Amino acid sequence: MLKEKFNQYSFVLDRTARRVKQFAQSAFVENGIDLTVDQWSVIKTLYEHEDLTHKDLADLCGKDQPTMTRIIDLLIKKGSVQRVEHPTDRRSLHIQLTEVGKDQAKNLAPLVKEFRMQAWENLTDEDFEHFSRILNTIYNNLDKKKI
Amino acid sequence: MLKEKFNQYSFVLDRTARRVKQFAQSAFVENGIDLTVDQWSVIKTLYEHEDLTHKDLADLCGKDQPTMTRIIDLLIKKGSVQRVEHPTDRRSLHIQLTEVGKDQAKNLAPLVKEFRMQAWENLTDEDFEHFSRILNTIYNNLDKKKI
DNA sequence: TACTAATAGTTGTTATGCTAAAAGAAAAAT
DNA sequence: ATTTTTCTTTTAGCATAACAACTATTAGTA
Repeated sequence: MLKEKFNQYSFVLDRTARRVKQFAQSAFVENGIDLTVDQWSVIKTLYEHEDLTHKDLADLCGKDQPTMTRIIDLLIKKGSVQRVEHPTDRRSLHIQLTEVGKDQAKNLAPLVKEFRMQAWENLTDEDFEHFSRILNTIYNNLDKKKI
Repeated sequence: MLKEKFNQYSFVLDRTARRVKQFAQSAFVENGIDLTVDQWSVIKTLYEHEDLTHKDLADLCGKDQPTMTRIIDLLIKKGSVQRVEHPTDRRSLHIQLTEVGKDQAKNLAPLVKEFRMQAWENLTDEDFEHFSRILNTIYNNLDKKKI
């Protein structure tokens, strides 16, 4: 493989990831949605799973725990979620959607799905397969355990 | 296209970009390199181009101007770069590598290239073409001007 | 020439990412 | 049963990302 050619991949990856996020955030603002993209992903995840702890949530959302703590703090301020005692483990907390949060999840999901799709214009199902395969291979190649 | 299937792409994109950066940062630390990945990309870009302004640098590195200002502030503290007056435009500043910065650029480039390549194990040249094409298409699909 | 608009850079604010380290609690080991 | 280790969450500190507002300067235009 030619090292020169491949050396720039992180630039492409980085700027695309940032634009995807930025685009979604703009769409949120335009639609009057008072959430960040990351806050939304937490609400969505909570809507799809029951009784998650901070740690579960962090794993499912691909965030680290300190970040998750802060996102949840913000979501509590906005009234979308609440912390509840874990029934058997006093170290843990369950995070639950409030009624507000459930409404958000229900109402916003189709909208978000809609503008997310704009990224895939001019691309095929096959491209999506390549995309997923290649990015996941990179992700696994750089697994921390292997360092 | 099935919306459900595509809805998760930003998750995959995001976590891969973060891991790539994290991996590089770990390698920097392990090799005793006192730079962040983003600081390194500025040094590298300055080494490859002469007489860049803040704005030029920001564009080439794919960062916005406030972020670039802050990265340069840090690099000045570390002694790698310096700000110089623009010959004809008093609004602008040229950023130059110091001797320290040039040494860093020269010495670190091969090392960085080396561990960057670890991402591409089990992937082919063709995969790299797919990767670049798909990510750049997404990037352009979400162009701000089109919103 | 004088006025207005555009540009380059900086600063402030909020959110996130990462690391390290703390406190409290549970699990494992002796 | 006590000690040690591990786990869950939080806090703190630094760097980056996005956006808005501001200053100084230049360019465009009447």
